[in-house]
Amino acid sequence: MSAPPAEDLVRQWESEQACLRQQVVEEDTEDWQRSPDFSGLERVGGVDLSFIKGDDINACAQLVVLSYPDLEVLYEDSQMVTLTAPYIAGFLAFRETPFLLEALQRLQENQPTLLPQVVFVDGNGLFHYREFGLACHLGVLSGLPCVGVAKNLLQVQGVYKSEEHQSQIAALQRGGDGFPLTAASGKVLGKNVEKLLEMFLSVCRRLRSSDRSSKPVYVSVGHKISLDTAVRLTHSCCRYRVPEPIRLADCLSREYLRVHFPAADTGIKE
DNA sequence: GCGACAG
DNA sequence: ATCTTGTCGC
Repeated sequence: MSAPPAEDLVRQWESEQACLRQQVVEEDTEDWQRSPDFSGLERVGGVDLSFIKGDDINACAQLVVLSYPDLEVLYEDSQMVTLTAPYIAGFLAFRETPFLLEALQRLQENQPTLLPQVVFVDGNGLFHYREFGLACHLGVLSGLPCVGVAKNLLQVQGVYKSEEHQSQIAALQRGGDGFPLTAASGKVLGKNVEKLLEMFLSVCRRLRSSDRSSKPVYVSVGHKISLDTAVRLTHSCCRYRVPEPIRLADCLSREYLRVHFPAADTGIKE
């Protein structure tokens, strides 16, 4: 029988990524992005999905919009969704994007004035095997500027957790410090490798107190924003390690699951 | 066979 | 993503 659906699926997804990849805008397109203090920027968004433990089908899709620069919640939307696509490394977007887009569309319909001017995405943007991670995918399909922030290093060709990489991390001192992650040239990347895949690793810091070290996060361009601006904006949205829009989206979606699906596993007695 | 594998 | 409380450190 038609045994491996995965193989055909992956091929189809790869070509879809290649197609959409051409639509990514890797530069600043908004006025506020050029401003030293981002004047003109009033709303930053964050999206995330949280799952019920032991269930990788049902999840809570979360969108949150915060004011800038105060980072206070202006809008939040939690919605239970049923995922159909499997998680395959390099194809996260096919699993999550549809539901994140739906959330943005609900906002567009109900309170268009609250649409975020930029969206932080939990995952990579151009820092991806084919330069088209979740943040690019959501950016292109929504048309909104997007920033990818990953908590773990994806080992894209040429970028590995080498000793040198580790020492570079150790050398980071203050919040906002970073260094570029440059991929080796290769067939997948083709041209302009040095420019296309120049990622920065940055450390976030606590808002006021002295900088405290922590695991770095990996920032990359999603859509309609330059890497420079993406890193600078990410840093300015950090109170903790992960930028507030993403952190709150994560907290709110988890809280939603706690409230609506109390102890779905443990047999809680009466 | 071994390691890697965003979320 | 999720499995997991307290604990050590600044």
